[in-house]
Amino acid sequence: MSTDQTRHAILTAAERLCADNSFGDVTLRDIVAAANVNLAAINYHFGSKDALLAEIYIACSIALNRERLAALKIAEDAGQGRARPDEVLRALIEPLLRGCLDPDRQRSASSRFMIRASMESIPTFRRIKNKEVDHLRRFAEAMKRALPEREMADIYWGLHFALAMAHQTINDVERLTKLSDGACDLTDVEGITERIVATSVMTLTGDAQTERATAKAAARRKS
Amino acid sequence: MSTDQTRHAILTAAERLCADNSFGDVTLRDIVAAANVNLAAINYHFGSKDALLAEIYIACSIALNRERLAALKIAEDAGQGRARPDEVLRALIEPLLRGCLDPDRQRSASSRFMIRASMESIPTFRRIKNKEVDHLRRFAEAMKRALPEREMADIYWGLHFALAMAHQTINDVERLTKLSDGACDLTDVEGITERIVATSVMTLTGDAQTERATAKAAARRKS
DNA sequence: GTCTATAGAATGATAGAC
DNA sequence: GTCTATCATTCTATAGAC
Repeated sequence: MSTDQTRHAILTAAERLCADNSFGDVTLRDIVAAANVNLAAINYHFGSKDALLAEIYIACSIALNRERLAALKIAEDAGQGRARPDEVLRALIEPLLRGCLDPDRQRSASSRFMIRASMESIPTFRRIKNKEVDHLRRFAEAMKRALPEREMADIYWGLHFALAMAHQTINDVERLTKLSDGACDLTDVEGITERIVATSVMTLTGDAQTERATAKAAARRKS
Repeated sequence: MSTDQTRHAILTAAERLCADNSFGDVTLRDIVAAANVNLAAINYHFGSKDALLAEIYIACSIALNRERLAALKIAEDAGQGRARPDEVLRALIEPLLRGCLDPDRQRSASSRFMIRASMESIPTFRRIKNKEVDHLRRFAEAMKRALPEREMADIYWGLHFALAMAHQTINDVERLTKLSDGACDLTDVEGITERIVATSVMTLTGDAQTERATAKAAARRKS
């Protein structure tokens, strides 16, 4: 088995195992068993368990960001540098939703690894996660170009809520399926995406409406 | 030190430690050090680490559910058994938001423990988590009474999204603060609650509107 | 009930032969 | 580069003195 084969086998096995279990629960012995390589190979090729996880995280992160930015670029090019709000949102949330929920899951392990990584707080990842903020900022800027009259804080909240809905839908697949007794179809990626996009667009564009609702709710609350 | 004192010290210390660290990272030695009790005391009083965590989880869960249902009851009583949609949502999401984000955090550890527990997937917790579905169902029923014309699937999605936004806002406090450079005030519990409630109410009540937006977005997408 | 002491198992990492 | 063998550590859990 060549060097690259061993490296690749380890990366693939670790990615898949960590997509389904918490990082702490996945041991080096689990990984080498799944990859069919020797225990010492991990430390030889990657140095440590954390370094291995970091390499996977970076690879998945780059792939996800590339996919998102490609979709954003298409939307911006189509609008002469000014994408529609719904297209900005779709570019942000659809890749992960498709990767995690699409039945013919091609990028499944990679996407679920990212979801898992967003929950675990490994010190090694903190530095990498700061890059994620820069990535999000590009979507905030695109949304600001789409909605120039909107304040940045509202745009940040809108993007954050869209991500939150996508993210938690992936995490709570089981609960939502059980709660709705199957009425909510968690395999309908297109439908879910449009539901989240529609909600987010309403919040982002319905300025007067939202503010009125917010104010009214606050007023009611005090009474 | 009396029995109850030791038990209570362990529960408090474990709750606080697990609110800030993943369950796997919190060791029995960490807990006894924080509680100032002996290592063997945990197994004597609780039987095992998992049993201790389960007891904390159940206690926190009961407290949270009680708080939510009390708010729901007030809203339903005020409306002769039919609460307003925004009040149903507020009863659902405000307790956790306040517990986790309010500066004068009284129930902070308990609330953050619940957030943490919702991410960790300990086998022992699966049985308990099924109870959570029953709890959510009561809010779905209350929302159905508030919006009888709405289909149950839409109601489930609406409650799920509201919870998702609240939940992820708590989890992503750091990222959102950094992204917005302080423009999003993560200590303003009332403002955050109203933002989430307004968004969820729009999605839940703007039936024709939402459907039009969803259809339009889908149509645009295909073109 | 509380303590000390330790059993028993699992982990990440490495040294050294091939 | 790959393997075996093993180190050093850490953990939960428990037995038994007090």
